[in-house]
Amino acid sequence: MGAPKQKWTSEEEEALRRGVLKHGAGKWRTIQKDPEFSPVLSSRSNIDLKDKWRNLSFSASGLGSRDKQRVPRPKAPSSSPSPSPQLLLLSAPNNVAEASPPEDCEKSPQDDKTPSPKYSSMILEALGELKEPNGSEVATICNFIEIDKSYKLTDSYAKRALAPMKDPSLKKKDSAKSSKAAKGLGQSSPALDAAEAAAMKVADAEAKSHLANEHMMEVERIGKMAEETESLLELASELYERCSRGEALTILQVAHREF
DNA sequence: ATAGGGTTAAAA
DNA sequence: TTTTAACCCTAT
Repeated sequence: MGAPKQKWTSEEEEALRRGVLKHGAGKWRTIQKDPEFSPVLSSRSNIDLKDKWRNLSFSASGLGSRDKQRVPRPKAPSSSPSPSPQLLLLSAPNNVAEASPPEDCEKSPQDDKTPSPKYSSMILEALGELKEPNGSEVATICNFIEIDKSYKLTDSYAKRALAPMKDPSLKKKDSAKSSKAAKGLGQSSPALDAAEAAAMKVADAEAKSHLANEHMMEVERIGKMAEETESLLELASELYERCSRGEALTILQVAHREF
């Protein structure tokens, strides 16, 4: 009758997140046995890991106006539908592209369910599934696509996003900004400017959310966010180019329709 | 061993 | 009170 409730610490939560990112969701025993997470999660069982991950996912997924309560309350709602429109950080420049296939003209339309592995769709799906109030990190999105969707990314987006995370000998945030210019993705193009602005905007939004909503959750996460800004720039650039071509198209429409 | 459902304690 | 999170039980 001792333990009232053993709340999860930030260390344990972070360990769980990393464990899931490394081994994948579902391998709770493997994560718990992992020598890196064992010392932190020694007091937690595989079931605890699963439950905690479920709570985290549900908290991130529920968000705002999904289900009022778990039970269909018989009481009449006091006329408060609370629509809560979805907020999108992505903003298409000014392209008007309808639902037209990217560039395939000889591909046979086998089924409409899995038309083509479009990045925008998967990213949107990941965002819709995760739906974190603070915004999903690019690494999380990549991992979601690779793990939950069992889709292997041909590009090395995930690797690029995870590379700085695995390498402990990486610099801190102050190098992020200069990195962008020094990186020199190619040449000075409007895409770079917009992508950089978007990246900064996302970072600022995340930081604000963290500070405004509650106390800072984890200092490590903020630092990681700064590191991933670099990777985010590349992803944003890619997205911008695709948007400009009209390939991403219905981002707003899809978001509006909801999944 | 994992996924899901259900219960209970604590916080808002 | 409602909501959230840790805990517990059971079926696969």
